[in-house]
Amino acid sequence: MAYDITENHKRALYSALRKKGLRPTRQRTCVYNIIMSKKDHPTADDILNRVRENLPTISLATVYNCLETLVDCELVRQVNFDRSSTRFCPNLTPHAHFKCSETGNIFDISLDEKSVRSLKAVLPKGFKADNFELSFAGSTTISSN
Amino acid sequence: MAYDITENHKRALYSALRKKGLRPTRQRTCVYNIIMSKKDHPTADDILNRVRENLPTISLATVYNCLETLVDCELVRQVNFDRSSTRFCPNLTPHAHFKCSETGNIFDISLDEKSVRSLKAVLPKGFKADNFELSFAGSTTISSN
DNA sequence: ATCAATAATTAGAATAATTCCATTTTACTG
DNA sequence: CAGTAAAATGGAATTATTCTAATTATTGAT
Repeated sequence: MAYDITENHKRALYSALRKKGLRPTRQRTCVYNIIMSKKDHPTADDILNRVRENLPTISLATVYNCLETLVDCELVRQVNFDRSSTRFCPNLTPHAHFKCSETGNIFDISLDEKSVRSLKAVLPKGFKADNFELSFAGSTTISSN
Repeated sequence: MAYDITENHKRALYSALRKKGLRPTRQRTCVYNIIMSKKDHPTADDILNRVRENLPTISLATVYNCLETLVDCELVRQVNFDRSSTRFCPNLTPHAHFKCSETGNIFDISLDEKSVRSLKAVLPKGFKADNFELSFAGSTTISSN
Protein backbone atom coordinates (compact mmCIF):
# COMPACT_ATOMS: atom_id res chain seq x y z
CA MET A 1 0.00 0.00 0.00
CA ALA A 2 1.50 3.26 -1.14
CA TYR A 3 1.61 6.15 1.25
CA ASP A 4 -1.11 8.40 -0.06
CA ILE A 5 -0.71 11.86 1.34
CA THR A 6 -3.99 13.12 0.01
CA GLU A 7 -5.83 10.36 1.89
CA ASN A 8 -4.44 11.81 5.10
CA HIS A 9 -5.49 15.26 4.06
CA LYS A 10 -8.95 14.00 3.29
CA ARG A 11 -9.22 12.50 6.75
CA ALA A 12 -8.00 15.72 8.38
CA LEU A 13 -10.43 17.77 6.34
CA TYR A 14 -13.45 15.58 6.96
CA SER A 15 -12.90 15.35 10.68
CA ALA A 16 -12.32 19.08 11.01
CA LEU A 17 -15.48 19.84 9.05
CA ARG A 18 -17.55 17.29 10.92
CA LYS A 19 -16.38 18.80 14.20
CA LYS A 20 -18.10 22.01 13.13
CA GLY A 21 -21.14 20.37 11.55
CA LEU A 22 -20.06 21.37 8.04
CA ARG A 23 -20.35 19.31 4.88
CA PRO A 24 -17.42 17.96 2.94
CA THR A 25 -18.33 19.15 -0.53
CA ARG A 26 -16.47 18.58 -3.76
CA GLN A 27 -15.45 22.23 -3.81
CA ARG A 28 -14.08 22.30 -0.28
CA THR A 29 -12.18 19.09 -0.83
CA CYS A 30 -10.68 20.32 -4.04
CA VAL A 31 -9.67 23.72 -2.67
CA TYR A 32 -8.07 22.05 0.31
CA ASN A 33 -6.17 19.54 -1.83
CA ILE A 34 -4.92 22.25 -4.13
CA ILE A 35 -3.55 24.24 -1.21
CA MET A 36 -1.92 21.22 0.37
CA SER A 37 -0.39 19.97 -2.85
CA LYS A 38 1.88 22.94 -3.41
CA LYS A 39 3.49 24.56 -0.43
CA ASP A 40 3.40 28.15 -1.56
CA HIS A 41 1.24 31.17 -0.77
CA PRO A 42 -1.47 31.49 -3.40
CA THR A 43 -4.11 34.18 -3.55
CA ALA A 44 -7.81 33.37 -3.89
CA ASP A 45 -7.43 34.03 -7.58
CA ASP A 46 -4.44 31.71 -7.93
CA ILE A 47 -6.47 29.05 -6.17
CA LEU A 48 -9.44 29.62 -8.48
CA ASN A 49 -7.21 29.00 -11.49
CA ARG A 50 -5.66 25.88 -10.05
CA VAL A 51 -8.97 24.43 -8.89
CA ARG A 52 -10.61 25.05 -12.24
CA GLU A 53 -8.37 22.43 -13.79
CA ASN A 54 -10.45 19.93 -11.84
CA LEU A 55 -13.71 21.77 -11.33
CA PRO A 56 -14.02 24.05 -14.34
CA THR A 57 -17.25 25.68 -13.19
CA ILE A 58 -16.30 26.61 -9.64
CA SER A 59 -16.92 30.28 -8.92
CA LEU A 60 -14.68 32.79 -7.23
CA ALA A 61 -17.31 33.32 -4.54
CA THR A 62 -17.15 29.63 -3.73
CA VAL A 63 -13.38 29.73 -3.53
CA TYR A 64 -13.71 32.57 -1.03
CA ASN A 65 -16.35 30.63 0.88
CA CYS A 66 -14.24 27.50 0.98
CA LEU A 67 -11.18 29.41 2.09
CA GLU A 68 -13.12 31.07 4.88
CA THR A 69 -14.31 27.67 6.04
CA LEU A 70 -10.82 26.18 5.90
CA VAL A 71 -9.41 29.10 7.87
CA ASP A 72 -12.18 28.77 10.47
CA CYS A 73 -11.40 25.08 10.79
CA GLU A 74 -7.73 25.97 11.22
CA LEU A 75 -6.73 23.84 8.27
CA VAL A 76 -5.02 26.66 6.45
CA ARG A 77 -3.77 30.09 7.44
CA GLN A 78 -4.30 33.51 6.05
CA VAL A 79 -1.36 35.83 5.41
CA ASN A 80 -1.51 39.49 4.56
CA PHE A 81 1.27 41.56 3.11
CA ASP A 82 0.46 45.22 3.06
CA ARG A 83 -2.54 45.87 0.90
CA SER A 84 -2.11 43.14 -1.65
CA SER A 85 -4.52 40.20 -1.94
CA THR A 86 -4.75 37.88 0.97
CA ARG A 87 -2.62 34.78 0.59
CA PHE A 88 -3.24 31.34 1.98
CA CYS A 89 -0.68 29.15 3.65
CA PRO A 90 -0.74 25.38 4.24
CA ASN A 91 1.98 25.56 6.88
CA LEU A 92 0.41 25.25 10.32
CA THR A 93 3.64 25.15 12.29
CA PRO A 94 4.77 28.37 14.02
CA HIS A 95 6.57 30.45 11.45
CA ALA A 96 7.22 33.96 10.22
CA HIS A 97 7.18 35.20 6.64
CA PHE A 98 9.83 36.86 4.60
CA LYS A 99 8.97 38.70 1.42
CA CYS A 100 11.74 39.42 -1.04
CA SER A 101 11.35 43.00 -2.23
CA GLU A 102 12.96 42.18 -5.55
CA THR A 103 11.17 39.03 -6.64
CA GLY A 104 8.04 39.15 -4.50
CA ASN A 105 8.78 35.59 -3.36
CA ILE A 106 7.47 34.66 0.03
CA PHE A 107 9.42 32.36 2.32
CA ASP A 108 8.33 30.60 5.47
CA ILE A 109 10.77 31.15 8.29
CA SER A 110 10.28 28.44 10.85
CA LEU A 111 10.31 29.42 14.51
CA ASP A 112 11.50 27.16 17.25
CA GLU A 113 9.82 27.12 20.65
CA LYS A 114 12.38 29.41 22.15
CA SER A 115 11.78 32.05 19.48
CA VAL A 116 8.04 31.82 19.91
CA ARG A 117 8.42 32.23 23.65
CA SER A 118 10.68 35.25 23.33
CA LEU A 119 8.29 36.74 20.79
CA LYS A 120 5.35 36.47 23.13
CA ALA A 121 7.48 37.77 25.97
CA VAL A 122 7.44 41.26 24.50
CA LEU A 123 3.85 41.65 25.67
CA PRO A 124 3.46 43.48 28.98
CA LYS A 125 1.16 42.31 31.76
CA GLY A 126 -2.47 42.64 30.79
CA PHE A 127 -2.12 41.51 27.20
CA LYS A 128 -3.08 38.00 26.15
CA ALA A 129 -2.36 37.14 22.52
CA ASP A 130 -4.41 34.54 20.67
CA ASN A 131 -2.12 34.76 17.69
CA PHE A 132 0.67 36.77 16.17
CA GLU A 133 2.00 37.58 12.77
CA LEU A 134 5.63 38.34 12.11
CA SER A 135 6.73 39.34 8.66
CA PHE A 136 9.93 40.65 7.22
CA ALA A 137 10.62 42.41 3.96
CA GLY A 138 14.05 42.62 2.43
CA SER A 139 16.42 40.92 0.09
CA THR A 140 17.71 37.39 -0.04
CA THR A 141 20.21 35.26 -1.90
CA ILE A 142 17.90 32.25 -1.60
CA SER A 143 15.92 31.68 -4.78
CA SER A 144 13.16 29.43 -3.50
CA ASN A 145 12.30 27.17 -0.55
CA MET B 1 10.18 80.70 25.24
CA ALA B 2 7.60 77.91 25.42
CA TYR B 3 8.51 74.49 24.14
CA ASP B 4 6.56 74.30 20.92
CA ILE B 5 6.29 70.72 19.82
CA THR B 6 4.73 71.54 16.48
CA GLU B 7 7.69 73.80 15.67
CA ASN B 8 9.93 70.78 15.99
CA HIS B 9 7.64 68.75 13.83
CA LYS B 10 7.66 71.44 11.25
CA ARG B 11 11.43 71.42 11.17
CA ALA B 12 11.55 67.63 10.88
CA LEU B 13 9.00 67.68 8.10
CA TYR B 14 10.65 70.45 6.10
CA SER B 15 14.09 68.95 6.29
CA ALA B 16 12.85 65.48 5.37
CA LEU B 17 10.95 66.86 2.39
CA ARG B 18 13.81 69.03 1.25
CA LYS B 19 16.13 66.04 1.41
CA LYS B 20 13.97 64.46 -1.28
CA GLY B 21 13.40 67.62 -3.28
CA LEU B 22 9.73 67.75 -2.28
CA ARG B 23 7.71 70.83 -1.45
CA PRO B 24 6.26 71.56 1.96
CA THR B 25 2.67 72.31 1.03
CA ARG B 26 -0.16 73.36 3.28
CA GLN B 27 -1.75 69.95 2.83
CA ARG B 28 1.36 67.98 3.71
CA THR B 29 2.04 70.12 6.74
CA CYS B 30 -1.50 69.79 7.99
CA VAL B 31 -1.69 66.03 7.47
CA TYR B 32 1.61 65.62 9.28
CA ASN B 33 0.56 67.81 12.19
CA ILE B 34 -2.71 65.98 12.57
CA ILE B 35 -0.94 62.64 12.76
CA MET B 36 1.62 63.91 15.25
CA SER B 37 -0.91 65.62 17.46
CA LYS B 38 -2.77 62.48 18.47
CA LYS B 39 -0.79 59.34 19.04
CA ASP B 40 -3.26 56.83 17.71
CA HIS B 41 -3.63 54.83 14.50
CA PRO B 42 -5.99 56.68 12.17
CA THR B 43 -7.05 55.51 8.72
CA ALA B 44 -6.82 57.77 5.67
CA ASP B 45 -10.48 58.52 6.16
CA ASP B 46 -10.03 59.43 9.82
CA ILE B 47 -7.24 61.74 8.77
CA LEU B 48 -9.39 63.33 6.06
CA ASN B 49 -12.02 64.16 8.65
CA ARG B 50 -9.54 65.61 11.12
CA VAL B 51 -7.69 67.62 8.50
CA ARG B 52 -10.91 69.07 7.10
CA GLU B 53 -11.39 71.02 10.33
CA ASN B 54 -8.44 73.11 9.16
CA LEU B 55 -8.51 72.64 5.39
CA PRO B 56 -12.19 72.07 4.58
CA THR B 57 -11.60 71.52 0.88
CA ILE B 58 -8.81 68.96 1.00
CA SER B 59 -9.61 65.86 -1.01
CA LEU B 60 -9.21 62.23 -0.08
CA ALA B 61 -6.81 61.73 -2.99
CA THR B 62 -4.59 64.43 -1.55
CA VAL B 63 -4.68 62.80 1.86
CA TYR B 64 -3.53 59.59 0.24
CA ASN B 65 -0.82 61.45 -1.66
CA CYS B 66 0.41 63.21 1.44
CA LEU B 67 0.45 60.00 3.43
CA GLU B 68 2.44 58.27 0.74
CA THR B 69 4.95 61.10 0.80
CA LEU B 70 5.22 61.04 4.58
CA VAL B 71 5.75 57.28 4.58
CA ASP B 72 8.42 57.60 1.88
CA CYS B 73 10.16 60.25 3.97
CA GLU B 74 9.95 57.91 6.97
CA LEU B 75 8.08 60.46 8.99
CA VAL B 76 5.15 58.17 9.69
CA ARG B 77 4.60 54.44 9.44
CA GLN B 78 1.99 52.36 7.79
CA VAL B 79 0.29 49.54 9.68
CA ASN B 80 -1.95 46.88 8.23
CA PHE B 81 -4.27 44.62 10.15
CA ASP B 82 -5.70 41.93 7.96
CA ARG B 83 -7.72 43.42 5.18
CA SER B 84 -9.04 46.51 6.93
CA SER B 85 -8.01 50.02 5.91
CA THR B 86 -4.39 50.90 6.27
CA ARG B 87 -3.62 52.80 9.43
CA PHE B 88 -0.92 55.36 10.04
CA CYS B 89 1.33 55.52 13.03
CA PRO B 90 3.40 58.45 14.34
CA ASN B 91 5.57 56.23 16.51
CA LEU B 92 8.93 55.73 14.84
CA THR B 93 10.58 53.80 17.63
CA PRO B 94 10.79 50.00 17.24
CA HIS B 95 7.51 48.57 18.37
CA ALA B 96 4.95 45.86 17.75
CA HIS B 97 1.17 46.26 17.62
CA PHE B 98 -1.53 44.60 19.61
CA LYS B 99 -5.11 44.65 18.47
CA CYS B 100 -7.80 43.90 21.01
CA SER B 101 -10.30 41.54 19.39
CA GLU B 102 -13.11 42.85 21.54
CA THR B 103 -12.75 46.62 21.23
CA GLY B 104 -10.64 46.92 18.09
CA ASN B 105 -8.25 49.17 20.02
CA ILE B 106 -4.68 49.15 18.80
CA PHE B 107 -1.78 49.39 21.24
CA ASP B 108 1.85 50.07 20.58
CA ILE B 109 4.07 47.53 22.29
CA SER B 110 7.53 48.98 22.60
CA LEU B 111 10.49 46.75 21.85
CA ASP B 112 13.83 47.09 23.54
CA GLU B 113 17.05 46.49 21.64
CA LYS B 114 17.36 42.97 22.93
CA SER B 115 13.92 42.05 21.65
CA VAL B 116 14.62 43.56 18.26
CA ARG B 117 17.85 41.63 18.03
CA SER B 118 16.23 38.32 18.96
CA LEU B 119 13.47 39.03 16.47
CA LYS B 120 15.88 39.52 13.64
CA ALA B 121 17.85 36.48 14.79
CA VAL B 122 15.10 34.18 13.55
CA LEU B 123 16.22 34.83 9.99
CA PRO B 124 18.54 32.17 8.55
CA LYS B 125 21.69 33.01 6.61
CA GLY B 126 20.93 34.54 3.25
CA PHE B 127 18.02 36.74 4.41
CA LYS B 128 18.52 40.44 5.01
CA ALA B 129 15.50 42.27 6.40
CA ASP B 130 14.96 45.96 5.73
CA ASN B 131 12.02 46.03 8.06
CA PHE B 132 9.67 43.82 10.00
CA GLU B 133 6.16 43.95 11.28
CA LEU B 134 5.03 42.13 14.38
CA SER B 135 1.41 42.19 15.39
CA PHE B 136 -0.63 40.39 17.95
CA ALA B 137 -4.35 39.91 18.27
CA GLY B 138 -6.04 38.97 21.51
CA SER B 139 -7.65 40.37 24.59
CA THR B 140 -6.43 42.84 27.14
CA THR B 141 -7.42 44.33 30.45
CA ILE B 142 -5.84 47.63 29.47
CA SER B 143 -8.38 50.13 28.21
CA SER B 144 -6.13 52.62 26.41
CA ASN B 145 -2.51 53.68 26.15
C1' DA C 1 -33.42 4.52 -3.11
C1' DT C 2 -36.70 8.76 -2.41
C1' DC C 3 -37.98 12.99 -0.10
C1' DA C 4 -37.82 16.86 2.57
C1' DA C 5 -34.96 19.97 4.97
C1' DT C 6 -30.99 22.42 5.19
C1' DA C 7 -26.55 23.81 3.64
C1' DA C 8 -23.61 25.10 -0.06
C1' DT C 9 -22.75 26.88 -4.68
C1' DT C 10 -23.40 30.11 -8.21
C1' DA C 11 -23.37 34.48 -11.10
C1' DG C 12 -23.64 38.81 -10.83
C1' DA C 13 -24.39 43.07 -8.26
C1' DA C 14 -22.65 45.79 -4.51
C1' DT C 15 -19.13 47.62 -1.53
C1' DA C 16 -14.79 49.40 0.34
C1' DA C 17 -10.28 51.00 -0.10
C1' DT C 18 -7.26 52.78 -3.02
C1' DT C 19 -5.25 54.48 -7.34
C1' DC C 20 -5.48 56.81 -11.66
C1' DC C 21 -6.33 60.68 -14.72
C1' DA C 22 -7.00 65.13 -16.66
C1' DT C 23 -7.38 69.70 -15.12
C1' DT C 24 -6.54 73.47 -12.10
C1' DT C 25 -3.85 75.52 -8.56
C1' DT C 26 0.30 76.36 -6.00
C1' DA C 27 5.20 76.85 -4.92
C1' DC C 28 9.72 77.80 -6.30
C1' DT C 29 13.40 80.04 -9.51
C1' DG C 30 15.16 83.51 -11.84
C1' DC D 1 6.12 88.97 -10.94
C1' DA D 2 6.43 85.39 -14.87
C1' DG D 3 7.31 80.82 -16.20
C1' DT D 4 7.82 76.11 -15.00
C1' DA D 5 7.36 72.06 -12.52
C1' DA D 6 5.13 69.92 -8.74
C1' DA D 7 1.06 69.17 -6.16
C1' DA D 8 -3.95 69.25 -5.34
C1' DT D 9 -8.44 68.25 -6.93
C1' DG D 10 -12.85 65.63 -8.19
C1' DG D 11 -14.40 62.05 -10.28
C1' DA D 12 -13.80 57.85 -12.74
C1' DA D 13 -11.52 53.40 -12.64
C1' DT D 14 -9.60 49.45 -10.40
C1' DT D 15 -8.98 45.69 -7.16
C1' DA D 16 -10.22 42.62 -3.70
C1' DT D 17 -13.82 41.05 -1.39
C1' DT D 18 -18.60 40.41 0.27
C1' DC D 19 -23.46 40.17 -0.44
C1' DT D 20 -27.81 38.50 -2.53
C1' DA D 21 -31.23 35.79 -4.42
C1' DA D 22 -31.86 31.75 -7.01
C1' DT D 23 -30.37 27.05 -7.99
C1' DT D 24 -28.21 22.75 -6.71
C1' DA D 25 -26.17 19.29 -3.62
C1' DT D 26 -25.91 16.75 0.70
C1' DT D 27 -27.83 14.50 4.55
C1' DG D 28 -30.91 12.02 7.50
C1' DA D 29 -35.21 9.84 7.83
C1' DT D 30 -38.63 7.06 5.61
